[in-house]
Amino acid sequence: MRYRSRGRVKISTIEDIAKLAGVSKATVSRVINHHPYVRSELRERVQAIIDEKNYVPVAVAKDLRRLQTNLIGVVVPNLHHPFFGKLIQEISNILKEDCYDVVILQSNYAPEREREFIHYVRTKKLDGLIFTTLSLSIEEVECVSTSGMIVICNEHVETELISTVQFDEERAGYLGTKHLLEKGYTRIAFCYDTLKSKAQRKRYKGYKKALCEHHLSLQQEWIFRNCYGLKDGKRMIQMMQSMKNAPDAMFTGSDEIAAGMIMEAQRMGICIPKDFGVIGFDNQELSVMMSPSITTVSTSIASMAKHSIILLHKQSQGEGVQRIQLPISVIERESTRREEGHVSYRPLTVS
Amino acid sequence: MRYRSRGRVKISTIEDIAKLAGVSKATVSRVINHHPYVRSELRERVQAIIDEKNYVPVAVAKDLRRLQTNLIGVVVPNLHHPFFGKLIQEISNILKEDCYDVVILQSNYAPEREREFIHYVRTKKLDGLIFTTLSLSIEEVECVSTSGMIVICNEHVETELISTVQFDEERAGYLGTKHLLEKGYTRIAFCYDTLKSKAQRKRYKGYKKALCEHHLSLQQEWIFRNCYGLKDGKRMIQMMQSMKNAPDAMFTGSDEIAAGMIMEAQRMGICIPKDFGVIGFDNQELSVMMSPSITTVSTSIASMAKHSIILLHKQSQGEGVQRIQLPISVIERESTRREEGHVSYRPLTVS
DNA sequence: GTGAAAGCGCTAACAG
DNA sequence: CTGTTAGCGCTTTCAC
Repeated sequence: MRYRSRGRVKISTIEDIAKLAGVSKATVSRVINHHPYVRSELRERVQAIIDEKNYVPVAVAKDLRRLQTNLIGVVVPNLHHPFFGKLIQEISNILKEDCYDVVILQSNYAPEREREFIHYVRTKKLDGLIFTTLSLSIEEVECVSTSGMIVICNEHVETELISTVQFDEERAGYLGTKHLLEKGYTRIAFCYDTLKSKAQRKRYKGYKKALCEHHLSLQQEWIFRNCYGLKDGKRMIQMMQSMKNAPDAMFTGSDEIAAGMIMEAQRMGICIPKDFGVIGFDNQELSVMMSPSITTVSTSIASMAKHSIILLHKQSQGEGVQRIQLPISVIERESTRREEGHVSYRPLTVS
Repeated sequence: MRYRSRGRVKISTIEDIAKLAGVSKATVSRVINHHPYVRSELRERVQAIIDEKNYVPVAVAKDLRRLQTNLIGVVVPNLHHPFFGKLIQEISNILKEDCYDVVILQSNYAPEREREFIHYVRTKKLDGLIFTTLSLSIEEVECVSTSGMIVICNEHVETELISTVQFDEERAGYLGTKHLLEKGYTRIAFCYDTLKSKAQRKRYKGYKKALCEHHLSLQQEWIFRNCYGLKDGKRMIQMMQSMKNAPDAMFTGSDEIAAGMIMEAQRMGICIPKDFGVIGFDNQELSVMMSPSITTVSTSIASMAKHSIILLHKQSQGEGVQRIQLPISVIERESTRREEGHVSYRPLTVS
């Protein structure tokens, strides 16, 4: 079904204005677009009529003429996680400077949705696309690389044809884990949602690397999967109660999970950070609002936005693809600030 | 600055296909649009060429021809609050059925941004607009009501020219407060962000009505303002500690605030719901994840989305404006489930 | 400086 | 069933 516009109100066109002003369409066009070389007397006369008639140019006509819509799509899985909201915010702000508007496209991780989005650039409804999530195979994305600007950010994929911007997830895993170790925790657990994601795998690799550097061996029972939010944090704290060989800290990969752990620990009388250390991810507002506040791995969303757009831009000028890896850092807060006296560093005894 | 598309790759047009297939543009157009009355032999031949050449029609050309973009803008203040994310989700899903796409427009409560959005419908870049927030004066919105479909939802405004959908906020305030009273709390506090919002004023009115019905007088010191999130909830619990005449329950108007109160109460050894009752708003995920889980005033976002679109639709057919008020309900959970024995109903003694 | 004219790619009457 | 034709409203050479 399609909605029809009501009673086809005759809109006023550039030609109407031209006639009223006694000039050509070209002149009116020049006035609209602030083109120089229009006698100021004429300019004023035309402008007066435009104002009087409340005329505004029809955007699609211009778009067709230029085969360009000044619209960039940003593909996100959904808007539940604040990360995507912030990223969109940053991207929108920068793009607005360049006279572009952004169209937010929610995929819900559905490849067929993403295929539709790609179709929009093929039909030139969108000038370009920034993927912040990707469920589609990279090949399907690559084949539209000629009909519009495309950048993949946040998602880790291998490609020679598309520019990418990503966080250094391995280093994130490494630094986060190392922070915990340096704070005196020695029995470090790790959790993730799914290892299907390459980013998660890299993070996991960093975790293992830090462990290795400290001569600690990996405990499979300390690796938790399918962890997304608050309730998973709570669940894990509970599970740990019944473990004979329980960890004393966790790299969570999410501030929500860390918050869940803190809330449940509090209820159960477990003291964070004394009895258990926890580090989050993303430096969300939540991480400073909890008490104890959450030590977290911080990524720069602004910088991801900025670089994505730089790459979009370069691509549109045929400057070829490029891959950028963004640094991350650890922000120390209370959830890992174990009292000095309590530091007990000893190698792990495998049970 | 504007990005230029790279090296102007010659795109294939409907005319190219027509020539290759040895038919007219009209026939190709019919094939593309699944128009009946095309001999199937022809249809197949044309389709084969389309597939072979990987041809896709340019959307803007069609848009210009029809003076319609099949794009609806949805104006939200930001994406921080899950309410807007969900509303957008619902709206998008319904609109997709109607072959419309939604463009999310973030205003950050800035009237000038909203003015730009309105301009998009004047320039016909957007076929319509759904405001879920409104900082602009209603007059400025009214004057574009002829150049596109416009609906205002969630925001409470007086207008004869624009269709509106809103929740029954007064009833929300009333039912929420009444629930608390029926659970045996008698010293009910209230908080809001700002009374500049008409919705908030209505909610406040409902609160007062419930109090009045129970012959309780309003205590000014129990009315808290500038409350938005977790930290405000915490702050209020702390403040109440030092009040000589402290309330025993609160209508918060937000699940986050309620969550903040619960978290802080737990830290301070105050038992919710025994010592203090709290009711949230919006029925967010958060409200079931907290312990105690949060009793909340629930609105139907899906129904708001549905009605907004129905009204958009009606408007496009010139069926005139309409105003819809959506019902709300209270979902009882643990945060107000005071033990039966504890019910002590007594009129308030004004200090 | 200004105007005339040629499209941008597609759709939709209207003939045939 | 299929083709012809006339635009949708705007920009942009190219003359003058």
